[in-house]
Formats: sequence, C-alpha cells, structure tokens
Amino acid sequence: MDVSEMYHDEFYSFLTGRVSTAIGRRLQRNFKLIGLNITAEQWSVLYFLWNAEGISQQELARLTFRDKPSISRLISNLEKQKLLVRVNGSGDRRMNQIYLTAQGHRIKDKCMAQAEKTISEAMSGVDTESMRQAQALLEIVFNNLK
Amino acid sequence: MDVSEMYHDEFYSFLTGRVSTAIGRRLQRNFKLIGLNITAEQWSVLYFLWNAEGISQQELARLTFRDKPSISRLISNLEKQKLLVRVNGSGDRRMNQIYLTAQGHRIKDKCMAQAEKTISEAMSGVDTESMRQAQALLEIVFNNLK
DNA sequence: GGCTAAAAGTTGTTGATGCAATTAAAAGAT
DNA sequence: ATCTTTTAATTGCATCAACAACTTTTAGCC
Repeated sequence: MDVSEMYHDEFYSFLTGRVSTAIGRRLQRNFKLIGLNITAEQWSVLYFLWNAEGISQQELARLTFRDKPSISRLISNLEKQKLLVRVNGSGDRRMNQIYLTAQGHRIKDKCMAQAEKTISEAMSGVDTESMRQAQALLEIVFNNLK
Repeated sequence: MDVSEMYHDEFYSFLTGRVSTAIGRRLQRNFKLIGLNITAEQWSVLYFLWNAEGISQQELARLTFRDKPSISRLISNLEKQKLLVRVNGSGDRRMNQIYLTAQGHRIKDKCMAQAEKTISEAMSGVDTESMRQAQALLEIVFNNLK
C-alpha cells in the first residue's frame, strides 16, 4: 500500500507501536494486581518453557524474537527469582538447557489467567472476524520485516 | 471477543508485540542506513516538534504516550546531540519549552523519508482497505486500555 | 499575605534492548 | 591430530521504560 494514503495518526501509531505498549503495560499491571512480580518480557520466556522444558537459550531467542544477550539476561533474572535453572548441556557443553523450578511451574495458571484477562480487556467490543483479519495482516507485516 | 477462540501464536503475538518490535528495529536500521544516529524513540519526539515547536515536556509526554521521566531523559539526550534546546518557560517558570536547533530542523526530511520507507517495506503486499480495518481495530484496543 | 495543594521537571533504582566484542566448546578441514 | 571456523552463551556500553521520591514554582483558599 501507498504511504500517502495514511493519516498522520496512523502513520505515527504504526511506527511507534502505541497499542503494543499499552497492552504490555496492562499485562504487567494485571500480574502485579495479584501479587505476581514478573515482567511482561519474563512472561514471554516462561510461556514457552511451560510448553517445552529443557530447550536452549538459542531456541528461546528464536521463539521470543529476541537476541541472545537479551535472553541471557532475562534468564539470569528469572534464575535469581528462582523460577528456573540453567543446566549445562549434557551432550553439547556450550549449551544451557533451561528447566523450570517447582515455583516456576506453580505460577503458570495464575499467569495465564492474567494474560487472558488482559486480552479480554483489550478486545472489548471487537468481533472475532475483525480480529482474525487484523491478525492475518500483522502476520504479513511481520514476515515482511523479520 | 472470547480468548478461547485465539490460536496459540496469535495469543502470544498479541501480548508481546512482536510486530511492533520488528517495525521499531527496521525504522532504526533505516535511520542508521543513511548515517542518522537517532533512535526510534527520539524520532517519535522530533515528529511532534517538527509540527509544533515550543511545546512543553508534559505535552510531549501526552502526545508520545510516555511518562514524564522518559520524556525528560529523551529530551536530555536530544539536547546532548544538539538537535533541540530547553527554554525555561517565560510565563510559567516550572515549564520547559522545547525548540529545535537548526540541525534539528535540517534532518526532518531525511528522517521522514526513512519513516516512509519503513512503512513501505512493512506494507508490501497489504491492500489499503485491510489496513484501514486493522487500524480501526487497533484504535478500539488502544482506547480500551489507555 | 501566608499556608496548603497541585503541577512540571528531575533523579534514583531496576529491568530491558541492540550492537559489538569476547570466551569456551564443538565441528570441519587438511 | 592439529589448526581453523562455527556455534552458544556472556559481558560491556549506551539508550529506553516504569515506578517512586524529590525540588521548584504556581495556584487555591482562608
């Protein structure tokens, strides 16, 4: 599409990601609301670990669309909070395999409930079909840029 | 809409803002490509100043959807780079009025060209009508959360 | 006018990001 | 078997964000 067809507000909003910022803030606020002291970014790492424990930091970087240093530090903070542990790779010793602690498992349901609450709040007044179409468009944009 | 109707990927993508992250990175990369050493966040401040010089930091915070400390530091960095200056408010001395330097004005066209380039790259293969609908949806979401 | 409350900015702390450079271990090449 | 190249992770540096606490100046109120 042609840029000249965009309004100023759309132009600005598109490039700065105001909506994503708002969603991220609300997510973190909803965690805090029930006494969960984790950040939205930490949640994004845990999200994949709840599904597939023992994966490497490299793999987490790929899944969460972050670079290796970011993951390294996110993992360090999560380790400090005793939500997961690094285990030195048995076969390949360059690699760390990441495992959740009991506490890391325990908070899953509460976290996911707040994540769903956040989506419900965000999606108020939005119909499913519009959402489908918007998601499809965002997928195209993502593939254009990644 | 109901959360249970979302796919896993959509759910994750929505809450983490992968697309916005990708857009922000590309924008910054496109600035760097032509030798402009400004961040995407700095651009978002300049964007409003190119339109309305002399506004306060408070006003910039409102416009860019950031808090006052964030704006304070963004302004400090932009001042270090000699792109703008703080002028102590003539009427109300609590306030700073922000003015662009000659250099701040000079980079406008180059910055906006790269911003438009970024949108073109992102929007490849997207038709205007789909974009309109997606923007309308994001506007609803933003108003739900702001 | 003088006291209190509100508003505009700043600073400190902690967590996150991007990029570049580095370390350690594995894989490939000859 | 040794040397070189890749790969996984970490560290350093600069910037940005959220939250809380603080300073300075203005506004409100009696």
